[in-house]
Amino acid sequence: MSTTPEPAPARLRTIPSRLLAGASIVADRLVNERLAAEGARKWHFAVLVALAESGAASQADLSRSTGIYRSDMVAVLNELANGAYIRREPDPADRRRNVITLTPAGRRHLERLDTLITDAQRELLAPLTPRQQDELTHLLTVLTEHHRPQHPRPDDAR
Amino acid sequence: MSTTPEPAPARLRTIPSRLLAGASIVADRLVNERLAAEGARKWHFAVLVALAESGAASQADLSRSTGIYRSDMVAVLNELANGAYIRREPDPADRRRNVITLTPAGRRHLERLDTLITDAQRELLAPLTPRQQDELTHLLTVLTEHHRPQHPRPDDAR
DNA sequence: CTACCTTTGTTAGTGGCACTAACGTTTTGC
DNA sequence: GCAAAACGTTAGTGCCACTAACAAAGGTAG
Repeated sequence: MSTTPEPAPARLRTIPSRLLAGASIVADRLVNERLAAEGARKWHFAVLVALAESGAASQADLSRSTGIYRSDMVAVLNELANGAYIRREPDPADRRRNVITLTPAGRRHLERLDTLITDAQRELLAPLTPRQQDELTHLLTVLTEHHRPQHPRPDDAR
Repeated sequence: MSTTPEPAPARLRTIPSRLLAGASIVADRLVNERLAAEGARKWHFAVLVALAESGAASQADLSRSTGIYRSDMVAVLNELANGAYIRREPDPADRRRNVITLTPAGRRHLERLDTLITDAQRELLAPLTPRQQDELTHLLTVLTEHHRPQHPRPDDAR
């Protein structure tokens, strides 16, 4: 008796939620492996992209556009500020808010991360044809758009 | 100035690894919502399925067939044993191992969980046509099969 | 038979992420 | 002017992926 490979039961292998979880783990691993070289995490990238694309924003704005919770945003911005990739200063026009600004160093950092992220996506999708890659992206978009919280709650949402 | 909806940057919305993460979160939420009614977690279901499909097995076997780490399996089996869904007894033929056996109560529990899981999959895939559902499953299968650890390491793997 | 390597179950611990709750402060809507 | 909402922040929970190490047992080679 050799070591039986002990394959996954067929019933388990075909469950969509399990397949999604598995694929997501693989994807995160590929992304994180690369980002580790820059000491970054995926949220860093998301915040930098949001800032580059829409300009200066409040923390709550960034929270909504990246999907990170307001409460978790604090730490992410602390880390980005430690690297001098962003500036965080009170908004004179609305003293509840901070204005988050991308610095030149932040823009360069974003370019590095962007390359790494793009590489990771390429490796992730390597087993699929370009046609299939587009199809997968499309299906996932439809899926997530459909299951989106429609009525944002008053305060502590997202 | 009303509350700007603050949409996600286009650059972020199209990144496959982000789409996968988002879809996986949605899927897990749908599954967990339902399993909560039975006080169960998704790992419970996976272990019960493996036992039902392949019969009694050691913890290491179950670990390999479900994808749960050996170290995490301990707690899962404790929980299942608390509900009397499984029996865990030393293997007389190999005194390192425990033989895990599905009880009649466990089989009934599995049937209940199976219904819940199936319902969750249905709701998850609702926005897709049957054709698209198959396509998504296929693409995810190709993806995860391709990115699978090929050479299982000696001891502390998986 | 003995020395070595592997497997097994287990404990402990880490780190990331999703998510909730509560707070003091400030702004907005009626 | 007052109540409701938004903002930044702190604290904490729970799940999960993953690592490290250990003792006990089994397999293998010489």
